[in-house]
Amino acid sequence: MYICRIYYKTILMEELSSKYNPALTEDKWYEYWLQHKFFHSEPDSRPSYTIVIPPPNVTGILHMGHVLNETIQDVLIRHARMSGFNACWVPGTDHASIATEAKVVGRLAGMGIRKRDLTREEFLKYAWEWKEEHGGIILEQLKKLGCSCDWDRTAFTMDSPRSESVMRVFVDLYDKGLIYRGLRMVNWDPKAQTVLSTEEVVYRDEKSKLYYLRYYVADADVNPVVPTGEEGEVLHIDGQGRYYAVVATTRPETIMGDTAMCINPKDPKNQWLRGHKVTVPLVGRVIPVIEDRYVDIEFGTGCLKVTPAHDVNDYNLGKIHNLETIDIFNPDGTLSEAAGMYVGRDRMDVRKQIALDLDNAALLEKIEDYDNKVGYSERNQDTAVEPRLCKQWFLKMQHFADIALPPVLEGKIQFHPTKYVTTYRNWLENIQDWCISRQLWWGHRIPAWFLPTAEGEEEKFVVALNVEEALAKARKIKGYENIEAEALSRDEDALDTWFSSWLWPVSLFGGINNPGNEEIRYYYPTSDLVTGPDIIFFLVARMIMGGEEYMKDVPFSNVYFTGIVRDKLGRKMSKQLGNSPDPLKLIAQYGADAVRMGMLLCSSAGNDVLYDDSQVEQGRNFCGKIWNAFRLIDLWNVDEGKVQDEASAVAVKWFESKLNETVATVEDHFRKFRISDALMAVYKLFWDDFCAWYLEAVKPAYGEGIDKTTLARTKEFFEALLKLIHPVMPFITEELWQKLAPRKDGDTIMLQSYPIAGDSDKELIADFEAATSLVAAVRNIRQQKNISPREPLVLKVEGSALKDVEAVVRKLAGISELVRVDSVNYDEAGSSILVGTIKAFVPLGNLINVEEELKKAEADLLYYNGFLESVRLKLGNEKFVCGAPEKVVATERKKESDALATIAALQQTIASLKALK
RNA sequence: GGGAGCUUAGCUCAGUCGGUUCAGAGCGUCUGCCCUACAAGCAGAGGGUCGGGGGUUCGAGUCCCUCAGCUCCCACCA
Repeated sequence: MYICRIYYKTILMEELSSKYNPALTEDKWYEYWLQHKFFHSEPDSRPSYTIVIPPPNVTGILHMGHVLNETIQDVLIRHARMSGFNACWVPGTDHASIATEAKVVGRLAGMGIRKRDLTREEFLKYAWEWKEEHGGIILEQLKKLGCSCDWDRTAFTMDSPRSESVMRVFVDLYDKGLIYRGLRMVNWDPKAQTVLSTEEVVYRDEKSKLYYLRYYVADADVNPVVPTGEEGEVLHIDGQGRYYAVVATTRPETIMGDTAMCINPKDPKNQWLRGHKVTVPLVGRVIPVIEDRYVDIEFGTGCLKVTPAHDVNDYNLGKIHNLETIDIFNPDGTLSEAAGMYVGRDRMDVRKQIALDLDNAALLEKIEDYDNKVGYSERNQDTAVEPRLCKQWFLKMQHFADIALPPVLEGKIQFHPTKYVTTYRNWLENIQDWCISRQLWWGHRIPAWFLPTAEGEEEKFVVALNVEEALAKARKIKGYENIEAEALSRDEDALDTWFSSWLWPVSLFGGINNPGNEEIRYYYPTSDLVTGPDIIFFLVARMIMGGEEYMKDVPFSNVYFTGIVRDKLGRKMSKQLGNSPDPLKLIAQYGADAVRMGMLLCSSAGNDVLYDDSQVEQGRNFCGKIWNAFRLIDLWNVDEGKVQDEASAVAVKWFESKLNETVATVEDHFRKFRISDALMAVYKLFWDDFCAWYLEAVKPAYGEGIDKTTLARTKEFFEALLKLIHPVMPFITEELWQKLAPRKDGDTIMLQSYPIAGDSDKELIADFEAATSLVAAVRNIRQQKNISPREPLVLKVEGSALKDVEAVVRKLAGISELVRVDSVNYDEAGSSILVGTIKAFVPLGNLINVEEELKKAEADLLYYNGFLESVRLKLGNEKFVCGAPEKVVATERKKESDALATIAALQQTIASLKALK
């Protein structure tokens, strides 16, 4: 029988490699989980715990930022699933209109096809082809990471339920008067040739030039220039006695659109220009000098050229002063016919050219270096955004700000970390209307149909779910009673991508198309949203708006903001720098568990993550540790006749307490979304407490078996540890859980219940900790004195200290004889140990170096004397004794008495050491 | 220009209500070990005037003021 067992074990040992190989387990278990539909959720009697994925771009690929976000979501989901919740993590992708359309346009360009040569239908065919080819790659990558998404629910922001939701919402908001069409100064992306919302424009500091241009006074013959002679007056006269104004501009290429020059009425420098007209340089157009307090007297020369078509401020000035608006740009950023000059050339080229031409015409005073901010499309960082006046669709935002602010301020939605509440509030309190139309084809086409109108007549349109409804609505309009469908023309524009993702938590469960259905009632509101702070306005705020508007309730209770993943030098990860590792390669190299742990180790909520491979290595090492711990336990044979020894009994009692204590800590961390702290607590529990102390304490001597009780308890502990680790490292924990005991098909660790904290014996934990310090002290003596760990030592311990855990000390410190003494006998040669208030002594005979021991003891004495002094200073202070809580005073008194005892012992040691000299 | 945040060990960071021997953790470093679970490991050790200054308090890493440095967000000064 015994031989059989050994034989059996040998076979097993061969199967159980000495190193953990993630490649052999990960795909296997993921497949198993999928087969058994463990990720799938249906409404039932359990409470729901729901996360909707912030949908990544459909054609995107996994980067380190995703790894961080998705790992956190999976940890939360797996933890909830094991904690009795019906966990549902809904995956999906975003159609990302601008980004995807740009990619499709790029691909077509490679094929020699221009978008403008295609019809909308033709273009969309290509776009869908692209989506089918590249779409969803990222979802497959999430599977490699181990994400337990409910794949049966995979959605796409442009699939038909989501599209229908968007259409319904658009019509509804229009009917409520919240969507309007208006002529506004908007941000135009000349490359993508679409407008952008204010949020989609990112400003970059740029070194640019400030051009000082001459605007000659045009009406001097009929309206002579009269210097005022005021102090501070600045006149410009050229060699021929002609007066001119100097205008500073960063954009000389816009002078063709100038329709006025503006000065501050209070500016003494430019008083003489009042009431005059000036000539736009090169262009020759005569424009009035207007006055407005808007102009900064200190900037440049105090003269501002006003180009109402191409600058927001100028546009506003134009409105106030009734100025003409000359749009000199084509949609692609080239100069239009209206410019009259440089027609067809790119605005940036014209800027360079016009500077030369102005200089040649002696109209350029000077050029200065100037730092300013230039807006770029968030999606396209190489083409500057152009302010442009055009007619677009807008969503009135004040109403949404009003409904979205209270839940966050009142704490119905909690932000982690809380600092983002301020950011959120600030944005909502200064909200601007949301420009929701985009001049793109890839996206939800705006459900508005224009009616034929006479030349010059104001546009007429109807908003409806489909053309039939549109026709019905149109026919109700006076004069259009007999209109046919063919006469209606649908708006060409699409909606902003975020106009679909803001509905995501509602639309995923049919809350828009089928309000009040079973799923939306069960899953909504969802639990947590995990995302980066960069999309707090784009996504988080708007989801709250959408939820409040359509469900009259918050979309989620918690928002966990992750930081940005940077390299270890603190730089953002970017393709240009090449500092972004490919997550899939990392997974192949280290295993998904290691990558997940590596990401979590360094990520406290809201802080940027400085990623370094060493963290993933640490994750891999942890896998190795878990693996080997299992190998050890697996190796042990039960010795049926053996009775549990004292060291094992104590260790079992202690670890049980320690486990319970840590489980409570972990639960607390989870409640506070301190995921990396939870992980670290489990990591230390496993590595330090379980492996370094517990396993060593119960480990049978070489060649011996283990008693039945201890092995059973050890396996229990190991299983509890696997469960604790599982949310973070799903694969290795499943692998070992399956090996730990016989399992049936369909068994899985991911559906076991997460450990719940039981009672823990605080006193025992404290004693055990003291014992480990004592053991360390003995080991330290061994190292210093070069005594082998196998050479038995005698340990004298004063009083009955650590009696409960004595057996452990004996075993782990290699103590052959542990003697209890009333008072340590310092007459013999040895090394004294002081652990807290515990005094111990290791007799060493001639191994001892008296001089060294003396030095050590004297240093200790010095420290304790100083310590005693500071404690007594406190206790001597009447205000402290009266003012501080009793508990604090009591600890100080205990410190005093402990210090006194310690000092006495040290003095005794020193005396006896001196006697030995 | 407005707002938020950060500064604690070589690195990355915890430090909750102002009070335990509270100055911590992980990684790295140093020293000694291949001892049949694990060298991707074991054992042990060293390391900090808590950014500077001031204040409140019996007591400050923690609260207040101030200075310095860094980061991020928002904003229409050409």
